[in-house]
Amino acid sequence: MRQSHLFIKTRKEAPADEVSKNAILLTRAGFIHKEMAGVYTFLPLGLKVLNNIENIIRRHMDGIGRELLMSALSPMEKWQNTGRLEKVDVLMKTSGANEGSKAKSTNEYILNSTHEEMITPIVAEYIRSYKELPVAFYQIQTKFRNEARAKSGLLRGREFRMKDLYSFHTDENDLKKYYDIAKKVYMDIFHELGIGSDTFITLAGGGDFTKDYSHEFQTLIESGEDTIYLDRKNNIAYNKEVVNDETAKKLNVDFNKMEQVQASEVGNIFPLNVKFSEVLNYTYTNESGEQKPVYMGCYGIGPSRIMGVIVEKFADEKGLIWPESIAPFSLHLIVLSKDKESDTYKQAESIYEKLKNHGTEVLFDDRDASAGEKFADSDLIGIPMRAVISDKSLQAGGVEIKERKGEKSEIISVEQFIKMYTVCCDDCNH
RNA sequence: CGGAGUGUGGUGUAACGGCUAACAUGCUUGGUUUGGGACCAAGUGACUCCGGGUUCGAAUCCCGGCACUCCGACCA
Repeated sequence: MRQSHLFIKTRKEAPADEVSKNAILLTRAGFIHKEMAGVYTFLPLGLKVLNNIENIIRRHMDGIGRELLMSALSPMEKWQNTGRLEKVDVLMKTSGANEGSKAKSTNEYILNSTHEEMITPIVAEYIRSYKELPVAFYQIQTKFRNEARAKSGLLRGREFRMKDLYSFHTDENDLKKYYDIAKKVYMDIFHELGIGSDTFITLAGGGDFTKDYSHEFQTLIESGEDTIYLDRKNNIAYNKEVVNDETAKKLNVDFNKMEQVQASEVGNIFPLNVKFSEVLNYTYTNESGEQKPVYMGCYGIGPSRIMGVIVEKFADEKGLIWPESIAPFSLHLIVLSKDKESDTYKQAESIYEKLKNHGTEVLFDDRDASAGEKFADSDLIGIPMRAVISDKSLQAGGVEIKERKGEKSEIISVEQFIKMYTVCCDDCNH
């Protein structure tokens, strides 16, 4: 894509109403636009990153569930059925129709903050026999939570993206087996997103969902709002909320020997067991023809929060730094010549066209801007690799390439450069 | 939900209760420049968050509301 066609401009100044690193940099770089506290628009660059994150998650989820898309709105009745209408205080309600509106009916709805109430009746309608279990469905969707205090940019929003997966089983054992697989798939996802080595499976309270522990996936960042007790040797962590004498005795662990670190919850999985199937009366028929409650699990990942966490984790004083797997573009091509008729500019154009036609994800800075501005913007936007074409680089032998996170640059020939960015894989048909 | 702070052109800031609300940036036009947010010139752009009040006079003081940020509680 040509940068002159991006339409979104970077800003030198940090927004006055943001303090968190992720909100400041993402706003300055033109990835997000704030609408209100905890609610952001994803601008073209931001959407690219969000989509990349969600597509990685989707690819892994497709291995263990079917994707669907449930409604964001639901009738109050759904939530009354489980008794959670009053219980869940982050629940967001619409306040009815405008005065004078011709719309009748109850016109008060729930903006779903989670979907157990929705998915359970759907699955119950189709899956009634042990022969059809287990099954699992997931979706990637915008969720709403009336947070008492939205904060830290994308880290805690009132409207945010969530992947939620729900699994259904004949018994607890089968649920456990699936639960462990989900854990592993989750870690695969975090590795692919570039935060795997700093993400730990963390024992946490089950909240209203389960009497058991739930498992959070906590990524270490200084600005994380959770404190976890980390046992690196055994690769396990404990959320501070469960750290007490009782837990220590029950699990036979010594919290004093663990390091205390700040982290942000990027995923959370719960063994629901029969909590929802009982209250919603979802049973299946077993081999003996008896009705048995279905065992359930639920599994969440927050793609928009992950975007914020990755910014917090990798960005430096110059701007964003994206892992290759989710970067909005894989290459930032910059031409330092304002004269569109010059050989340098023409050469840059032709290189850009070649890469683009090959399918390389390249952002071409073709703007009529100064070198300093282009470099500053490039650092701010944070594409992993930068390539500069200028009179100077051509005289030195070709294209100057530099990693965003590195210091050193090197010159490679134009031919070599094109080859490098037009070979992607063995079965590439370009 | 408790506590604290802040609301001024698109953005970031300034202005003792007193002149036409200033500066930077952005944007427009013209010219010069071209390897780290370049320079010169001329333009453009604000009911100072909203509603009351005090005063000869309010961006500034007072009251109420709203919004945003931070600390805490909360986080299904």
